[in-house]
Amino acid sequence: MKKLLSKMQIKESIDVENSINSGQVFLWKKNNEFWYGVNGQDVLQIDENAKIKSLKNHKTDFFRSSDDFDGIIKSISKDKVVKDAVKKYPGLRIIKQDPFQCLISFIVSSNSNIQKIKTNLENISQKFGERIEFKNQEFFLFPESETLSNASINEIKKCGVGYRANFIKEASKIFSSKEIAIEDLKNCTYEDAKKKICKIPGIGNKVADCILLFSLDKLESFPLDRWMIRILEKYYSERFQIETKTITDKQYEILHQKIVEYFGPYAGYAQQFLFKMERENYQKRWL
DNA sequence: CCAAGGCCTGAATG
DNA sequence: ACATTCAGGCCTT
Repeated sequence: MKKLLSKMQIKESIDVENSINSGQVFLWKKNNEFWYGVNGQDVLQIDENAKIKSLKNHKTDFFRSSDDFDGIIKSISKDKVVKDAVKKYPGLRIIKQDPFQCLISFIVSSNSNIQKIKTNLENISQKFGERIEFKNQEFFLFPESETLSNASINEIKKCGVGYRANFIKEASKIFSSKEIAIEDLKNCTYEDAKKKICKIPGIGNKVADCILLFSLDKLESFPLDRWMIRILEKYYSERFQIETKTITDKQYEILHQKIVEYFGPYAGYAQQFLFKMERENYQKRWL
Protein backbone atom coordinates (compact mmCIF):
# COMPACT_ATOMS: atom_id res chain seq x y z
CA MET A 1 0.00 0.00 0.00
CA LYS A 2 2.70 2.40 0.99
CA LYS A 3 4.73 1.48 -2.04
CA LEU A 4 1.78 1.99 -4.34
CA LEU A 5 1.08 5.38 -2.82
CA SER A 6 4.63 6.60 -3.21
CA LYS A 7 4.72 5.43 -6.78
CA MET A 8 1.50 7.29 -7.48
CA GLN A 9 2.88 10.43 -5.92
CA ILE A 10 5.96 10.32 -8.07
CA LYS A 11 3.90 9.83 -11.17
CA GLU A 12 1.37 12.49 -10.30
CA SER A 13 3.61 14.79 -8.30
CA ILE A 14 3.08 18.49 -8.70
CA ASP A 15 6.08 20.67 -9.39
CA VAL A 16 5.20 23.69 -7.27
CA GLU A 17 8.30 25.69 -8.11
CA ASN A 18 7.97 25.40 -11.87
CA SER A 19 4.21 25.80 -11.88
CA ILE A 20 4.43 29.09 -10.01
CA ASN A 21 7.38 30.11 -12.15
CA SER A 22 5.66 29.78 -15.48
CA GLY A 23 4.06 33.15 -16.05
CA GLN A 24 0.64 32.30 -14.70
CA VAL A 25 0.73 34.05 -11.34
CA PHE A 26 2.59 37.09 -10.12
CA LEU A 27 1.94 37.80 -6.44
CA TRP A 28 4.10 34.97 -5.15
CA LYS A 29 7.30 34.77 -3.18
CA LYS A 30 9.35 32.04 -1.61
CA ASN A 31 10.33 32.22 2.02
CA ASN A 32 12.46 29.36 3.30
CA GLU A 33 10.79 26.17 2.18
CA PHE A 34 7.34 27.65 1.51
CA TRP A 35 5.77 29.56 -1.32
CA TYR A 36 3.37 32.31 -0.27
CA GLY A 37 0.92 34.02 -2.53
CA VAL A 38 -2.16 36.16 -2.75
CA ASN A 39 -5.13 34.58 -4.45
CA GLY A 40 -8.04 37.02 -4.50
CA GLN A 41 -9.34 37.41 -0.98
CA ASP A 42 -7.17 34.61 0.29
CA VAL A 43 -3.51 33.97 1.02
CA LEU A 44 -1.93 30.57 0.45
CA GLN A 45 1.09 28.83 1.85
CA ILE A 46 2.35 25.93 -0.21
CA ASP A 47 5.08 23.47 0.62
CA GLU A 48 7.21 21.52 -1.81
CA ASN A 49 4.73 18.66 -1.83
CA ALA A 50 1.98 21.04 -2.93
CA LYS A 51 0.28 20.86 0.43
CA ILE A 52 -1.73 24.06 0.71
CA LYS A 53 -2.64 26.03 3.79
CA SER A 54 -5.17 28.76 3.24
CA LEU A 55 -5.63 31.85 5.39
CA LYS A 56 -9.39 31.71 5.04
CA ASN A 57 -9.75 27.98 4.55
CA HIS A 58 -11.26 28.53 1.16
CA LYS A 59 -11.48 25.34 -0.78
CA THR A 60 -9.50 25.67 -3.95
CA ASP A 61 -8.14 23.16 -6.38
CA PHE A 62 -5.24 25.48 -7.04
CA PHE A 63 -3.19 22.98 -9.01
CA ARG A 64 -6.21 21.38 -10.68
CA SER A 65 -5.40 18.06 -9.05
CA SER A 66 -8.80 16.74 -10.05
CA ASP A 67 -7.76 16.96 -13.69
CA ASP A 68 -6.84 13.61 -15.20
CA PHE A 69 -3.25 14.67 -15.56
CA ASP A 70 -1.94 11.44 -17.07
CA GLY A 71 -4.75 11.40 -19.57
CA ILE A 72 -4.11 15.02 -20.47
CA ILE A 73 -0.41 14.38 -21.01
CA LYS A 74 -1.22 11.49 -23.28
CA SER A 75 -3.76 13.58 -25.12
CA ILE A 76 -1.43 16.50 -25.85
CA SER A 77 1.70 14.46 -26.60
CA LYS A 78 1.34 14.62 -30.36
CA ASP A 79 4.96 15.13 -31.28
CA LYS A 80 8.52 15.24 -30.03
CA VAL A 81 8.44 18.92 -29.18
CA VAL A 82 5.66 18.57 -26.65
CA LYS A 83 6.98 15.24 -25.40
CA ASP A 84 10.35 16.80 -24.67
CA ALA A 85 8.75 19.71 -22.85
CA VAL A 86 6.63 17.34 -20.77
CA LYS A 87 9.66 15.24 -19.96
CA LYS A 88 11.52 18.31 -18.82
CA TYR A 89 8.74 19.65 -16.57
CA PRO A 90 6.62 16.60 -15.72
CA GLY A 91 4.92 18.26 -12.77
CA LEU A 92 4.04 21.54 -14.44
CA ARG A 93 0.39 22.41 -13.88
CA ILE A 94 -2.14 24.90 -15.01
CA ILE A 95 -3.13 26.93 -11.99
CA LYS A 96 -6.73 27.70 -11.16
CA GLN A 97 -6.65 31.21 -9.78
CA ASP A 98 -9.06 33.81 -8.53
CA PRO A 99 -10.94 35.11 -11.59
CA PHE A 100 -10.95 38.81 -10.79
CA GLN A 101 -7.28 38.91 -9.85
CA CYS A 102 -6.51 36.90 -12.96
CA LEU A 103 -8.51 39.26 -15.14
CA ILE A 104 -6.78 42.36 -13.82
CA SER A 105 -3.38 40.65 -13.87
CA PHE A 106 -3.56 39.94 -17.57
CA ILE A 107 -4.96 43.34 -18.46
CA VAL A 108 -1.89 44.67 -16.69
CA SER A 109 0.33 42.18 -18.52
CA SER A 110 -0.36 43.48 -22.00
CA ASN A 111 2.65 45.00 -23.70
CA SER A 112 4.64 44.48 -20.51
CA ASN A 113 6.99 41.99 -18.89
CA ILE A 114 6.89 39.76 -15.86
CA GLN A 115 8.99 41.89 -13.55
CA LYS A 116 6.93 44.96 -14.27
CA ILE A 117 3.62 43.12 -14.04
CA LYS A 118 4.64 41.84 -10.63
CA THR A 119 5.59 45.31 -9.40
CA ASN A 120 2.37 46.82 -10.78
CA LEU A 121 0.21 44.17 -9.11
CA GLU A 122 2.04 44.48 -5.81
CA ASN A 123 1.38 48.21 -5.93
CA ILE A 124 -2.30 47.64 -6.66
CA SER A 125 -2.65 45.19 -3.78
CA GLN A 126 -0.79 47.39 -1.38
CA LYS A 127 -2.71 50.51 -2.32
CA PHE A 128 -6.21 49.09 -2.58
CA GLY A 129 -6.16 45.71 -0.86
CA GLU A 130 -6.69 44.77 2.76
CA ARG A 131 -3.58 44.35 4.86
CA ILE A 132 -3.47 41.04 6.62
CA GLU A 133 -1.11 38.80 8.55
CA PHE A 134 -0.60 35.17 7.82
CA LYS A 135 2.08 32.89 9.19
CA ASN A 136 3.73 35.87 10.83
CA GLN A 137 4.07 37.73 7.55
CA GLU A 138 2.39 40.74 6.05
CA PHE A 139 0.24 40.44 2.94
CA PHE A 140 -2.16 42.61 1.03
CA LEU A 141 -5.17 40.83 -0.39
CA PHE A 142 -6.07 41.58 -3.95
CA PRO A 143 -8.61 44.42 -3.95
CA GLU A 144 -12.29 43.67 -4.47
CA SER A 145 -13.71 44.70 -7.82
CA GLU A 146 -15.91 47.31 -6.12
CA THR A 147 -12.88 49.01 -4.64
CA LEU A 148 -11.09 49.28 -7.96
CA SER A 149 -14.24 50.35 -9.76
CA ASN A 150 -14.52 53.29 -7.39
CA ALA A 151 -10.86 54.26 -7.48
CA SER A 152 -9.79 57.28 -9.51
CA ILE A 153 -7.81 56.77 -12.69
CA ASN A 154 -4.99 58.85 -11.27
CA GLU A 155 -4.74 56.76 -8.12
CA ILE A 156 -4.61 53.60 -10.23
CA LYS A 157 -1.96 55.17 -12.44
CA LYS A 158 0.24 55.67 -9.40
CA CYS A 159 0.70 51.89 -9.43
CA GLY A 160 2.71 52.28 -12.64
CA VAL A 161 0.21 50.76 -15.02
CA GLY A 162 0.05 53.75 -17.37
CA TYR A 163 -2.73 53.75 -19.95
CA ARG A 164 -4.03 50.46 -18.56
CA ALA A 165 -5.44 52.34 -15.56
CA ASN A 166 -8.57 53.16 -17.49
CA PHE A 167 -9.00 49.55 -18.56
CA ILE A 168 -8.63 48.42 -14.95
CA LYS A 169 -11.32 50.78 -13.73
CA GLU A 170 -13.76 49.94 -16.51
CA ALA A 171 -13.15 46.21 -16.19
CA SER A 172 -13.70 46.43 -12.44
CA LYS A 173 -16.97 48.26 -12.99
CA ILE A 174 -18.23 45.56 -15.32
CA PHE A 175 -17.05 42.82 -13.00
CA SER A 176 -18.58 44.31 -9.86
CA SER A 177 -21.86 45.09 -11.59
CA LYS A 178 -22.24 41.34 -12.20
CA GLU A 179 -23.02 42.24 -15.78
CA ILE A 180 -20.75 39.33 -16.51
CA ALA A 181 -21.10 36.53 -13.97
CA ILE A 182 -18.25 34.17 -13.29
CA GLU A 183 -20.45 31.13 -12.91
CA ASP A 184 -21.98 31.77 -16.32
CA LEU A 185 -18.56 32.08 -17.88
CA LYS A 186 -17.50 28.80 -16.32
CA ASN A 187 -20.61 27.07 -17.52
CA CYS A 188 -20.72 28.27 -21.10
CA THR A 189 -18.46 27.23 -23.94
CA TYR A 190 -15.01 28.52 -24.65
CA GLU A 191 -16.26 30.52 -27.62
CA ASP A 192 -19.14 32.14 -25.74
CA ALA A 193 -17.06 32.95 -22.69
CA LYS A 194 -14.39 34.47 -24.88
CA LYS A 195 -16.88 36.58 -26.78
CA LYS A 196 -18.23 37.91 -23.50
CA ILE A 197 -14.97 38.85 -21.85
CA CYS A 198 -13.53 40.36 -25.03
CA LYS A 199 -16.08 43.13 -24.63
CA ILE A 200 -14.25 44.28 -21.54
CA PRO A 201 -11.81 47.08 -22.36
CA GLY A 202 -8.19 45.98 -22.31
CA ILE A 203 -9.09 42.37 -23.07
CA GLY A 204 -8.22 41.15 -26.54
CA ASN A 205 -7.54 37.69 -27.87
CA LYS A 206 -4.42 36.88 -25.91
CA VAL A 207 -5.47 38.34 -22.58
CA ALA A 208 -8.87 36.66 -22.88
CA ASP A 209 -7.24 33.29 -23.46
CA CYS A 210 -5.07 33.69 -20.38
CA ILE A 211 -8.08 34.52 -18.24
CA LEU A 212 -10.06 31.61 -19.67
CA LEU A 213 -7.24 29.14 -19.18
CA PHE A 214 -6.01 30.23 -15.77
CA SER A 215 -9.27 30.99 -14.01
CA LEU A 216 -12.30 29.81 -15.96
CA ASP A 217 -11.53 26.15 -16.67
CA LYS A 218 -11.32 26.54 -20.43
CA LEU A 219 -8.51 24.12 -21.13
CA GLU A 220 -8.72 24.39 -24.90
CA SER A 221 -7.67 27.99 -24.56
CA PHE A 222 -4.23 28.55 -26.07
CA PRO A 223 -2.91 32.08 -25.48
CA LEU A 224 -0.95 33.23 -28.51
CA ASP A 225 1.58 35.78 -27.36
CA ARG A 226 4.84 36.71 -29.01
CA TRP A 227 6.53 33.71 -27.47
CA MET A 228 3.98 31.21 -28.68
CA ILE A 229 4.05 32.71 -32.16
CA ARG A 230 7.83 32.38 -32.09
CA ILE A 231 7.48 28.76 -30.94
CA LEU A 232 4.98 27.95 -33.68
CA GLU A 233 7.25 29.48 -36.29
CA LYS A 234 10.24 27.57 -34.93
CA TYR A 235 8.78 24.09 -34.41
CA TYR A 236 5.52 24.03 -36.33
CA SER A 237 6.16 26.17 -39.37
CA GLU A 238 4.55 23.71 -41.81
CA ARG A 239 1.60 22.77 -39.66
CA PHE A 240 0.64 26.25 -38.47
CA GLN A 241 1.73 28.63 -41.16
CA ILE A 242 1.70 32.21 -40.04
CA GLU A 243 1.18 34.44 -43.01
CA THR A 244 1.34 37.97 -41.74
CA LYS A 245 3.46 39.96 -39.39
CA THR A 246 0.64 41.06 -37.13
CA ILE A 247 -1.94 38.51 -36.14
CA THR A 248 -5.41 39.84 -36.84
CA ASP A 249 -8.47 38.69 -34.92
CA LYS A 250 -9.55 36.51 -37.80
CA GLN A 251 -6.14 34.88 -38.15
CA TYR A 252 -5.93 34.37 -34.42
CA GLU A 253 -9.23 32.51 -34.53
CA ILE A 254 -8.24 30.33 -37.48
CA LEU A 255 -4.89 29.55 -35.90
CA HIS A 256 -6.55 28.62 -32.64
CA GLN A 257 -8.94 26.28 -34.42
CA LYS A 258 -6.05 24.50 -36.12
CA ILE A 259 -4.26 24.24 -32.80
CA VAL A 260 -7.23 22.67 -31.03
CA GLU A 261 -7.72 20.34 -33.96
CA TYR A 262 -4.16 19.19 -33.52
CA PHE A 263 -3.54 19.22 -29.75
CA GLY A 264 -7.09 18.45 -28.70
CA PRO A 265 -9.32 19.73 -25.91
CA TYR A 266 -6.42 20.20 -23.47
CA ALA A 267 -4.37 22.34 -25.82
CA GLY A 268 -3.89 24.86 -23.01
CA TYR A 269 -1.66 22.40 -21.19
CA ALA A 270 0.43 21.96 -24.32
CA GLN A 271 0.80 25.72 -24.48
CA GLN A 272 2.03 25.88 -20.89
CA PHE A 273 4.67 23.19 -21.43
CA LEU A 274 5.91 24.77 -24.65
CA PHE A 275 5.98 28.23 -23.15
CA LYS A 276 7.85 27.11 -20.07
CA MET A 277 10.40 25.19 -22.11
CA GLU A 278 11.14 27.92 -24.61
CA ARG A 279 11.44 30.66 -22.02
CA GLU A 280 13.86 28.51 -20.06
CA ASN A 281 15.82 27.88 -23.27
CA TYR A 282 16.27 31.63 -23.54
CA GLN A 283 16.95 31.88 -19.79
CA LYS A 284 14.19 34.36 -19.26
CA ARG A 285 13.55 35.35 -15.65
CA TRP A 286 10.31 34.54 -13.88
CA LEU A 287 9.31 35.99 -10.53
C1' DC B 1 -11.23 42.38 -43.08
C1' DC B 2 -6.26 44.01 -43.02
C1' DA B 3 -2.33 47.15 -42.03
C1' DA B 4 -0.14 50.68 -39.50
C1' DG B 5 0.76 53.55 -35.65
C1' DG B 6 0.32 55.06 -30.90
C1' DC B 7 0.51 54.02 -26.18
C1' DC B 8 2.57 54.23 -20.08
C1' DT B 9 6.68 52.48 -18.18
C1' DG B 10 11.24 50.90 -17.13
C1' DA B 11 14.89 47.67 -18.04
C1' DA B 12 17.93 46.43 -21.63
C1' DT B 13 20.57 47.65 -25.45
C1' DG B 14 23.42 50.63 -28.65
C1' DA C 1 25.66 59.49 -20.28
C1' DC C 2 21.65 59.61 -23.48
C1' DA C 3 18.69 57.84 -27.15
C1' DT C 4 16.22 54.03 -28.83
C1' DT C 5 14.21 49.63 -28.54
C1' DC C 6 11.48 46.26 -26.61
C1' DA C 7 8.36 43.76 -23.58
C1' DG C 8 2.90 37.65 -22.48
C1' DG C 9 -1.17 43.53 -26.75
C1' DC C 10 -5.02 46.46 -27.43
C1' DC C 11 -7.48 50.06 -29.65
C1' DT C 12 -8.30 53.42 -33.21
C1' DT C 13 -7.81 55.03 -37.75
